[in-house]
Amino acid sequence: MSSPKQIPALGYALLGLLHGKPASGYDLRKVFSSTSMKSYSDSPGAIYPALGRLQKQELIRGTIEEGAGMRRRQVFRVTAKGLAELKKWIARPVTRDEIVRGPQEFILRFAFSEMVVGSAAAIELLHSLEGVLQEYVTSLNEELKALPAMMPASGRLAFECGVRGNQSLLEWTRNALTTYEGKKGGRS
Amino acid sequence: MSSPKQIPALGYALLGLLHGKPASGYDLRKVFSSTSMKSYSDSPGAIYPALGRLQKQELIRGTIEEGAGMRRRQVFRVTAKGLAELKKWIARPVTRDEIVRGPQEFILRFAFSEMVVGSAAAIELLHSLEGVLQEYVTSLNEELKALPAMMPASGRLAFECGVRGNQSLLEWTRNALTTYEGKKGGRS
DNA sequence: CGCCCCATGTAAGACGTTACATGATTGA
DNA sequence: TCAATCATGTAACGTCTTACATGGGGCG
Repeated sequence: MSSPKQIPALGYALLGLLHGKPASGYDLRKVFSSTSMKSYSDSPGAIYPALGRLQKQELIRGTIEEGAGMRRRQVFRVTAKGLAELKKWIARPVTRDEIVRGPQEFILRFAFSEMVVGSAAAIELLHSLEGVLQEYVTSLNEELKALPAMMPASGRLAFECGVRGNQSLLEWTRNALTTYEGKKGGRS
Repeated sequence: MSSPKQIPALGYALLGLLHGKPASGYDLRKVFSSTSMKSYSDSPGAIYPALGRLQKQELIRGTIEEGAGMRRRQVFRVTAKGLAELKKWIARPVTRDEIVRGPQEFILRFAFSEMVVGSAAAIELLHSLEGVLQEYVTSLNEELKALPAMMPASGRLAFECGVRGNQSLLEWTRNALTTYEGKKGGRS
């Protein structure tokens, strides 16, 4: 029914995984609990309602599989509408706010990007991130210099930790770009 | 009244800031919106209820200041009970789960550590983090090697991003330790 | 036969977001 | 006097967490 709502990160994670391979709620839970996507919840109280919402918005469709000697399970697939939504989310330019909140959502977008929007768009995403990070790191460094000298060492170090983390992310971005641009190709 | 509940990160952030300096809800909002603690919410709908909860748990106490030519404002102070709770939170050892979820909460703990529990305990905190990170980075590297070769490049790069981020955090930790241990001192 | 894993869900409660509401004071 | 800022809150809504509930199937 109603589609133009904003979807939480978990919803996009599910959408992206289902785009890779149709799966049941239980399968998806296992992905979250067993692989390194542990920052997302693997609890049934999060997954099943989220799948229900996506289905109500017609972004995925579930079909119940039931055979002799098989347990009943519902397998979800991404619809055309869902794929469009996923593409929109992945390809949108990186904003500063997105990075300030933490890189997790960006990482998720990028992880899916090649499969969903192709490597050209993935490279664009990286360029977008690079631009945002350059400015952000610069302004963080300025803030750092402006920090009061009387501040406790742990406060200053904590701030530095944030700066370094973003610097390291920027290096990763550039490294990823050279990796990628070395071997062009893939689909658009 | 009821104290042995678990406090969300925002609550500890408020507790830590108030320990540094008594302040009103509005002051605290400004800290979140103007400084680099932007990962925490600066919305009144988050701050004021959070302050209310802390006060109900007797971790802070608010006194209304009202003078001629002054706006009415309520200034909060950390109580003895609140300080104890803050210390407990800061000094507790780092767990792997805490790091998997992201370093933000640890950074917050560490930022306050020197002022609240002294530099000796701050150093202990860093050692605790170092241990956890060593193991975690090692296991991430093993996972990385075990990743299927047919994986799309963006997926592998996304994973590498996580590894690098934690490696960079580990370097920061060691750097912070040498910085700290160079100039001992501070209280307890 | 009993236990554990598969597989799905629901219910209660806590928390944050967004938006709205109120009123006093400062400055143009 | 009108707008912006100070300062405090409330209400509705959505989402996540934790815990509970249910049943079939494989295995010892």
